[in-house]
Amino acid sequence: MGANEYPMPSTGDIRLADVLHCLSDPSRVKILISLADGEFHRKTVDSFSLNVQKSTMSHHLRTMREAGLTETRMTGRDCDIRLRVADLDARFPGLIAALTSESAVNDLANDRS
Amino acid sequence: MGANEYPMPSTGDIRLADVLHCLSDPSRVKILISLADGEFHRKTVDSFSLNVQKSTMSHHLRTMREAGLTETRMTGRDCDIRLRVADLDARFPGLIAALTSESAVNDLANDRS
DNA sequence: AACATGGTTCGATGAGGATCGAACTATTGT
DNA sequence: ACAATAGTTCGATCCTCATCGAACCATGTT
Repeated sequence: MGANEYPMPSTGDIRLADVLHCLSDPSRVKILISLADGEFHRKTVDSFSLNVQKSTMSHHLRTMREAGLTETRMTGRDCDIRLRVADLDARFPGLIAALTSESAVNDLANDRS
Repeated sequence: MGANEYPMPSTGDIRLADVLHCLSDPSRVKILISLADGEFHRKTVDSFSLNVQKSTMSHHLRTMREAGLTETRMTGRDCDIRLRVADLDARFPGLIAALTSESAVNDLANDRS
């Protein structure tokens, strides 16, 4: 087995276009906000209360990882996921802070969708 | 003639989802960065060096205006456009600053597309 | 070994949207 | 009045992508 089955771009290779494209889907913004603390979270189908099938959830998390937003760590049968807060702040200072600020969270909460 | 032919949402009605969806297109991010100074800029087909037809340009600018990113002012046959820096910063503090920061501009410049 | 479980991958489907050219509107200039 | 110019709107086309279900894979459990 390889060292890490879940490849992600190095900090310097994170592209703004990829990040913004990734966040054009509201589901992924929700996930981002749920992971705002930068800690590892258990990844389940019903994590982040998205009401989607597990294949869709897998797709979203893969998209986020490949854009450089998250890191995925496999622990046996499960896996944990984490927002790359420090890397992202180094690459695009202030961006994640703004996207996970109170205003952003409130706005997302008021969404009818 | 009406007061303003170019409606835009009021500050409080700017939605994060709309802003992020709007910026999922790299062309619009380029426009955003070109307007970072918050001043009015003359809007032409070849403003912002995008290499698109005028109908496409019109589409992008309409999308940005409707998302609350820009304000359009008509002056006779031409029109001028401006980034709503203050409104956006009031609504989502730090977001525009991060998106128009040096890191963001450099990243966009390195884009091969 | 057999089974259950957590996730990924694949193929199909459907919706959204970027792009263009052409037609249209309105303003300026002659 | 006529022509030129700046932008918008419309319809068509094409491509991307979110979503799902089914098949698959790997790990854990009995």
